[in-house]
Amino acid sequence: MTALAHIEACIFAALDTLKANGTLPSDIDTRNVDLEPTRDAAHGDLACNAAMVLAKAARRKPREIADALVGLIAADPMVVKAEVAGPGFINLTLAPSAWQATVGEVLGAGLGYGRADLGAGGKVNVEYVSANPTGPMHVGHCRGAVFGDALANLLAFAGHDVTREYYINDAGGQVDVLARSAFLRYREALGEAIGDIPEGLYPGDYLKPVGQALADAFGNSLLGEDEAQWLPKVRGIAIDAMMAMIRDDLAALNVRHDVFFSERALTQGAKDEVAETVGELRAKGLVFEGVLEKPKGHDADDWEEREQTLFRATAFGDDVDRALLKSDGTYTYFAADMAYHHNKLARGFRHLINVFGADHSGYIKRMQAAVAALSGGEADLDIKVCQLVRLLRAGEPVKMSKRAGTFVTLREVVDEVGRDPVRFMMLYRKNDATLDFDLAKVVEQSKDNPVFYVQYAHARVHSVMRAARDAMPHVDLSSAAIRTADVSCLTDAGELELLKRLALFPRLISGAARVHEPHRIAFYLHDLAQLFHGHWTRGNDSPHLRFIRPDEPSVTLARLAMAQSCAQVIASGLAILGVGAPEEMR
RNA sequence: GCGUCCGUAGCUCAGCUGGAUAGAGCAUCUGCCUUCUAAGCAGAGGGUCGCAGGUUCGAGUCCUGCCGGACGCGCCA
Repeated sequence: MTALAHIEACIFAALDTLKANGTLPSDIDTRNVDLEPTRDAAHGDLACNAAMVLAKAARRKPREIADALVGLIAADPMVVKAEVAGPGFINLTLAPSAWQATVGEVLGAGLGYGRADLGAGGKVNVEYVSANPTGPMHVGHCRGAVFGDALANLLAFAGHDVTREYYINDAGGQVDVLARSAFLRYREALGEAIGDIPEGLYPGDYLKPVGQALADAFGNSLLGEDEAQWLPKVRGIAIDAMMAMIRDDLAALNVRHDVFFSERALTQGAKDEVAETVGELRAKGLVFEGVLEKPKGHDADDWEEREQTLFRATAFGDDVDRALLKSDGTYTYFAADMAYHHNKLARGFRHLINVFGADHSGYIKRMQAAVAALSGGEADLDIKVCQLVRLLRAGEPVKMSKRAGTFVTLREVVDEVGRDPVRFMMLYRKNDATLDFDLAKVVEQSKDNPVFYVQYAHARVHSVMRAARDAMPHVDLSSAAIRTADVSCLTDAGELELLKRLALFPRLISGAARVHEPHRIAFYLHDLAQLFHGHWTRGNDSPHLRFIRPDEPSVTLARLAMAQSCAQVIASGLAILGVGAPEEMR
């Protein structure tokens, strides 16, 4: 148990005592009681807000409650100082041994240090990327892909049973356009001069290999067929090719999924799941025939009022009711997406997370309405919106036009700057803030670039390990020896600061996982690396602070244990972000 | 017109489900390599947390209204 967890338990035990002796009402709500690290060292190591939070309900002054709590908490051997400060904070200072024990916690648990059991193994479904299978992924997809992947890693680390999904939009008009575009490339592959790609078709060269593959597979036999005959064949092959390309791109980013779920399969499987879902909602009285108002805000010349089949989304917080059928009688995209989420629920998921791009933020309410309706309020859907990425090169925006085929692909960016910098930079920002991504700076490998800063801290630990083995060949520096080192000599302020930060890692994990914010890991790692570099350099002026003390093997061992603890926490944090932890940076 | 998100140092951004004197990086300035990797460190300057109210022991954080920016709003996907 970490020092933090111990003190927290101690506080709640004290609260129970106060409830038992009548100082506090026995039914008082203690959910807002929090123990947090102090920002100012003058306030000790940890501060607790219990007295202020409980004062009102207990009808007592904060300081009265605080004094009573302090009396009980101060008895704990781990606490060397407990005092009431300010409006009623309880400031605690812990014995160095409490922080030193962190080393044993970290090295003892190995890469499991910081794991939580938030979900009690409960199932969580995280859907991310879900890019249309009509072309290569562009940089816009990159952020959502990395974010979703890291979030899934984080939730798994925090004790959830995570399924990572990609929804393939392979049923709409766009994949028919893809098929027609590929068919043109097929004719080209057979020697026909196709000229410019007509407006409305996908112009990119990436379809040329598909055209060639079609020519190889079918010869010229498709040329004599009607579109109705060749389109399904071409479409299937083209979608498969696009998905293969997308999977390759994702693999280059180290992004993976457990399930690739086909929209088309919803209606073409053994049963029509879309019809089933709509039927179920109809049975609940949530489907009706109605007329929608003309939407505002832009030209809707071709708008005609007509009665259509609607889902009563407004009953679940959406702004308007949503259409389920198009005028041609086929289902809308939304109807299929409802069926997809119905399918997720049927597979037992009660916690759903979708990662959207900013351009889909208008879709949030209706999806949450859908899940609420389909699950009868039993399931929750959190939607994380990733804001746009502005791609720059040396401060200048990179011009992109999908129409002209000049958009920058995800693959180009990964190839240019590398996987780790891309991933780290995408996560070194809150998901709902826009992000400037400068290709020139990210490759610079300078202090402009936090990923190298963090990786460097990790590499330095391994460097010092190598140097220690050279400097002290006769001392047992095995991992077993380090793990069991006597760390009571780690009393320097810089050392204690590092140990405290390491002790906060489990708290960070559970906090980040609870609010679905992987970027917190990135910032924590940067902070930890900062403390580490600072302590390292202090050894320049003060040789007695160096990790390697040839005259003092036991001190060396303790410091190496601390360094290893830092490296290990950095490695597990980076693993959650999907970023490598190199042992040297050369 | 409506909805969502954003507005914090010159720039890019953190601020941990409301906590104490608002932080980091970059940029600027001053120092530190005969040394475990200087891809590093120490220090300085830099703020009306968009504006105005409200909620309470306490607001950058929550509520309301404005201002400014981004995105979205039809049977597209």
